[in-house]
Amino acid sequence: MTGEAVLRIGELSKRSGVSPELLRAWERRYGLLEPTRSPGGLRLYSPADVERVRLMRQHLERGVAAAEAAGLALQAEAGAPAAASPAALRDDLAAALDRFDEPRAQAILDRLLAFMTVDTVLGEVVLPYLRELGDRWERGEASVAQEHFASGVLRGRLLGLARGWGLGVGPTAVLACLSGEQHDLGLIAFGLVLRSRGWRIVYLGPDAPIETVEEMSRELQPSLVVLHAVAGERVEPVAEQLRAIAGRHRVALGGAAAATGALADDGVLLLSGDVIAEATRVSSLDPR
Amino acid sequence: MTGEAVLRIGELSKRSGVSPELLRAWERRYGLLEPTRSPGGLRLYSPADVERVRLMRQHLERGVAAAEAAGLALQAEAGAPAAASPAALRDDLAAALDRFDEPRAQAILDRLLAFMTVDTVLGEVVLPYLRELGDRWERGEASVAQEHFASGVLRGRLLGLARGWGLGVGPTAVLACLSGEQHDLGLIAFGLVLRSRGWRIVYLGPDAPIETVEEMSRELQPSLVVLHAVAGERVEPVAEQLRAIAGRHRVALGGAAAATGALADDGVLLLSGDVIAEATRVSSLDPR
Amino acid sequence: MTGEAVLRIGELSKRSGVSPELLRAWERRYGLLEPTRSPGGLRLYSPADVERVRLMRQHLERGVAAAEAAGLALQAEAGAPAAASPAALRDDLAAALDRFDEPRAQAILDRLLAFMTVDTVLGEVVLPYLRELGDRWERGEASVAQEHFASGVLRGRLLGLARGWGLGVGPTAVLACLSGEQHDLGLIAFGLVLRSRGWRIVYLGPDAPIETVEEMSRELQPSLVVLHAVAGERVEPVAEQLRAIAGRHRVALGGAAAATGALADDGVLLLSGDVIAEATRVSSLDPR
DNA sequence: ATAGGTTTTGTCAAGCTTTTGTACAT
DNA sequence: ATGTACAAAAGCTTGACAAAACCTAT
Repeated sequence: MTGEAVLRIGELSKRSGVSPELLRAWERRYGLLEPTRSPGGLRLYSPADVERVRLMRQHLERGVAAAEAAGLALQAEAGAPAAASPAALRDDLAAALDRFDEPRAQAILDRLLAFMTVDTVLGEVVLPYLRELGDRWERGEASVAQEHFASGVLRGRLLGLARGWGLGVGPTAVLACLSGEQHDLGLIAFGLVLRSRGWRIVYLGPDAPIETVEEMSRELQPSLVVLHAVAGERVEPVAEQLRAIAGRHRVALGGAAAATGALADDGVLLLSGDVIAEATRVSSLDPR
Repeated sequence: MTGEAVLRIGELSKRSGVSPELLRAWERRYGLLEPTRSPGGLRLYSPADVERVRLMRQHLERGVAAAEAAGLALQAEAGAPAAASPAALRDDLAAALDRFDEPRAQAILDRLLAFMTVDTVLGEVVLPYLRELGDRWERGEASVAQEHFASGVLRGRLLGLARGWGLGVGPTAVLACLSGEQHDLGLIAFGLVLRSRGWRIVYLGPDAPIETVEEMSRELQPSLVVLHAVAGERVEPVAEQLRAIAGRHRVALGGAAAATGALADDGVLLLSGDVIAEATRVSSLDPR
Repeated sequence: MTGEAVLRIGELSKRSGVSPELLRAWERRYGLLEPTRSPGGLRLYSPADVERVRLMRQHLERGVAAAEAAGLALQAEAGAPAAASPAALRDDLAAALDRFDEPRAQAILDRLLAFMTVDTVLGEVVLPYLRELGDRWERGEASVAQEHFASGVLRGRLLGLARGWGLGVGPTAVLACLSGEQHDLGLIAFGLVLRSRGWRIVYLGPDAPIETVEEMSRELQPSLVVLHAVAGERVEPVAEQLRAIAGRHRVALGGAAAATGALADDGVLLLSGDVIAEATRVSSLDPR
């Protein structure tokens, strides 16, 4: 990703005009460079390192002192996430949320949204992060507080993106979490992706009684009803009513519960793939 | 937000022309500066500090006593930051753009978009600002530079919001500025509002030859063709072709040129009201 | 696949300019060559080996040390066609834009930005594509509509990447298209590359009156003023003022107009090479 | 403004290892 | 042709030093 590390210190010195001793000092003192090593222990630098040294020199020339110049040179890279892989960005976001650093998390999200489409941000960063957080939580590596905090920040952000999603001329989808289910981030994400395909969204939120969903569906005659549950056991108690709704509307079931495969035979679409793909699929079905 | 604190006192001294001793004295006596510190205890100043010292000197030169000058310099900054209400934010935005402060403008837009829908931001902030800027320019109160700079920032931002607006299942609208017309911000805004109502947008940009628009319309069979011109004289030369297109598609004409009333009888919709209202109106017309 | 192995070591030595001893050393130490053997045990080399030795020498000349040079020479053969090449992605992008498929184009750009630096995306994909589009347009193979549409999509994307480019402590550059010039994509790209080298950008956009540029330069005292024009005839009318600005600031002229060579003697830097190289050159000049 | 102490940072040195082109003996 | 040897060049680590720039307090 950063290009191959193939330059020894002498060559880097020649290219950058900085003596080898000084380069080593910068590495030791400021962590400006983290060269890989040859089997024998020689430092090997990549083109990205050449660039970083050039930046450092530029700042020095403008009067910024070495320690600060190094900070800037390092930061310049961190601040240009376009150069980093989505995975790296996800890690950044994860780190910020883990230490309850909301402003930083918001800033990362701002940048992400400036660089990529909403679809990609959701599919490559936010949702993978949520999955990972869930895994860590199961393994006891993430605290409840972290999970709450991260959910709060992300929910706020996603709902911000969602503002106005009920407006327009497209087909309508009613979205709701099954009774008892509190995890709605995945559902909101699904709504956003549908929205980006022109749909109108009516969002009933977490823990929606199935009767409410039924009533809304009767009233709005939506083109799609999306139900969502992470826990598989939410489905069983309402299976009967789900079948009934599926008789009158197109119904889809998302979240981990979809993977159990229940209800597939009853005309309920199971959304078990990734959000973007499923939204695209659903979106392109014939209206019913 | 204040920029990074990276300058040591010597560099600040060089840049501001004030001796280090005096800078320390100002800090101690008037609290003019509150530098962060390096791990070793060295003072670190930010670009904002440079500005504050410059202000202080300016006041001193005009004969204001040091204590008062410091007060003024501090106060100048306290006035700017963190307004919360939309109206205040609009003023902030205007102020930031007027003084070519791109980062500040972006931050304000970030906050605006966090609080309001795209529609509202456009209708209440961006478009009124553009109108006001135009007025000030006519009265000679705004420079060409300010107008160019602001357009650049806002265009980037609006096109950023537009990312992905071609996606989906909604009706399609082709958008273009008439030949010779370079002002496309109003058109982009209109496109965004249409988009928020579920439409798909195909955007041809400024200065689009009418033949091109015709060709695209034949090819894509859009539900709507929106043409845009600020200057009224763009309309006359292409009136004939406009009528022809209007015979085959629903055509709307926006921008100040719409107010002239030309073509109204030829089946061309004139969008002379505010963007949101007009987009809503157009959006709810029967398909043709 | 490697062609026939027919060259003895003496002949390979002659053709490659590398002594037989050294060739054997490279074989032993780095496995650079794996010659077949004659019945009598003589090494026999294939044309592919000649090429590999040539590559090795090339890397050595550029300062890469022997062990790493050998690695690169070997890898060039094994890994060349592996990763989705920029060329292929460029073709994808071109195809999507040609058929007015904005969402697809955005998705491709998302992927590009996820795996490459902004510099690389600009230098290897976006700018070559724009050049190619221009060529096709001249040959009548691309329509005006395609050109407009593609410009719009890319402008939005580039300006999105530009968010925050006014922030920081680096030197400042003022960017503007000469009066009458509307093609600003190249200039934005140049600004982005400068940005990635630590500069702060103030962007005045297309069609900027030279007086405006002059005024801004006086006010901001930038380290660099970059002017841009595709059409050569934009330069003549403002040559006098350009010289004047060049007397007070470092001035660079980019775009196809730079290739005409005008003004070179008047202290105006001509940016006629590729964007990345020129930005690097400009960026490393002494402050003035 | 000065005095006396501290931090920062580029440079150098000593002693040892790795790398690599070339040479030599078998 | 092979294998070994060798020596120059380039690197590595540790430690130290001194000039410049800063700090506080008087």
